[in-house]
Amino acid sequence: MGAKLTPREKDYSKWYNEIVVNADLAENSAVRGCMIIKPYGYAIWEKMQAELDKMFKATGHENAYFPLFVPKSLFEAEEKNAEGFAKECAVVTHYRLQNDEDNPGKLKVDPKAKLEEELVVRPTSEAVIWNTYKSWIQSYRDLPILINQWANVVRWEMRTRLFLRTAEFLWQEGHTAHATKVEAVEETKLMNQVYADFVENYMAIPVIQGTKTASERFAGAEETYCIEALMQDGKALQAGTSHFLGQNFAKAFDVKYATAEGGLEHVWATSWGVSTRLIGALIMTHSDDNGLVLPPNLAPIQVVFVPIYKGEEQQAKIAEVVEGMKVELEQKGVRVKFDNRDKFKPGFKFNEHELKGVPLRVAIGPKDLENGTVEVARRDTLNKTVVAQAELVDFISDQLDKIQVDLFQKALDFRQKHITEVADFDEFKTIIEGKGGFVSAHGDGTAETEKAIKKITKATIRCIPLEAKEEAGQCVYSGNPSKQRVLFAKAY
RNA sequence: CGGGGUGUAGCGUAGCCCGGUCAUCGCGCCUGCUUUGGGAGCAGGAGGUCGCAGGUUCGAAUCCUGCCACCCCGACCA
Repeated sequence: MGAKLTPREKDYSKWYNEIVVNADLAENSAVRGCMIIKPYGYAIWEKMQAELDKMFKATGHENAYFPLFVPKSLFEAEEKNAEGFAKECAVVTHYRLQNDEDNPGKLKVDPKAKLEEELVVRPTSEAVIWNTYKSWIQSYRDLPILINQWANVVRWEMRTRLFLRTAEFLWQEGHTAHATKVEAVEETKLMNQVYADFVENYMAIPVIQGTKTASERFAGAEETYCIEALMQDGKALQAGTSHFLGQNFAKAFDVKYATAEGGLEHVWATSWGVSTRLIGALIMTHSDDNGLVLPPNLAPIQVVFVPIYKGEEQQAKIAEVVEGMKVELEQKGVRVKFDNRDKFKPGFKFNEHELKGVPLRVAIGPKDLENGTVEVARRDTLNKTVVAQAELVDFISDQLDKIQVDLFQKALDFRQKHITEVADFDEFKTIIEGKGGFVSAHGDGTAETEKAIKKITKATIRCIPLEAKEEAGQCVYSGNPSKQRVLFAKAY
């Protein structure tokens, strides 16, 4: 292989691509800006899905599935939403191909097969879902509706970036309908909290919860809550969003319910989503020059056994010992792989599993057979420890917990060091250009100021942190009064 | 769509300026032997319409023209 995983300074994407390709995570496909997720990468996504799904169910949600195609007339019903996505929609206009007489063996679109109405390939499903909810909701007894969908969506971005902004991506989108505004706002906050818990506890990525400014808000939302993470190169990444949609969609699709008091009201809506972008966040938060580093809670393989032997006899002896330990670990719920492939040498396997980010590696050879030991190596620290075979099971479960905690702590320390409070615009520019990370600064809250700052520095307001305390100050750009600090950063 | 760049084996590349044993090297792949506690060594082997189409020339990967594709920077963005 000989793959060099050099983190070219300031050029994160290439490093990231190499890891992805060499770690069997994904590769660019022939389709513009789409990705092929290889089995190992998909296993990570499946694990993420499983854990998120549990959390959604625990908060009362159910899964359902809606069509990929959105008739244009439905799509345009909610004006702001339609306008926001219009520039990045793939549109189906025909339903048939025919032989091309001018080019034998080739096909062309049959002009007679033009659709009466164009179909938009969903960039998000609010329109289809709310058109459906219209027929599902009549009475307050029908509410709330708490539905989630696992799906793919297409956004024809002018520019794509593997995992972070692909033309097609996998995600989940929750769409809920509520009788009251209070309930809908609560749902919005709840799901943002669910995302924060998942990303911090399973992915070991610290996030900042906050709300978006009007210019960064989801098209059609009244308020957008988000979780913002910081990548190793100092750029911020929006890791998930939860939107309070007010009555915008209910009004656009005429969804009303009869209240207990006999009135007729529009329902209140939320939507929330996370995507395969999270895999990008995972890679860019924890990985190092040796490849991926996966948190134990998400790693498809938590422990890999690598045997070291000369000859079949020795191999058989080691295999016997390993199989025993493997069973014990599996009984404790540990995901174990015994890499007993004969075609590769131990050194090769060491590197391969490092590339794939397997949290713990257990090597066992002739010396260990004699001494009743094994060698355990941690992926995150690369430290090796010799452990007695009898103590291995406890040692491993202990180490897995430690790695999970340490990865989070390491990322948290990094982020804390990269939140800089600034007082004036010169300092602002210096930090954004040099050190990077989040800049905590006063802003006057106007879109003009935000735009001006973006134009000069490329930094945007990532969020207004939920936990920001009231503090009088002056806008770093305009000098106008401000009530609290907000977080700026360059973002992906 | 604007500005820049690149197309040579599965991948990464040399050669192009200055036409002529120029189709180079590395990885990977196949065979054999030796190896196995950090990406093995040696020997042998397979694999290429030099992006496509024209043109100039005795001769083109190399020069010219036109297409096509991809990449990077900007506008857009989970």
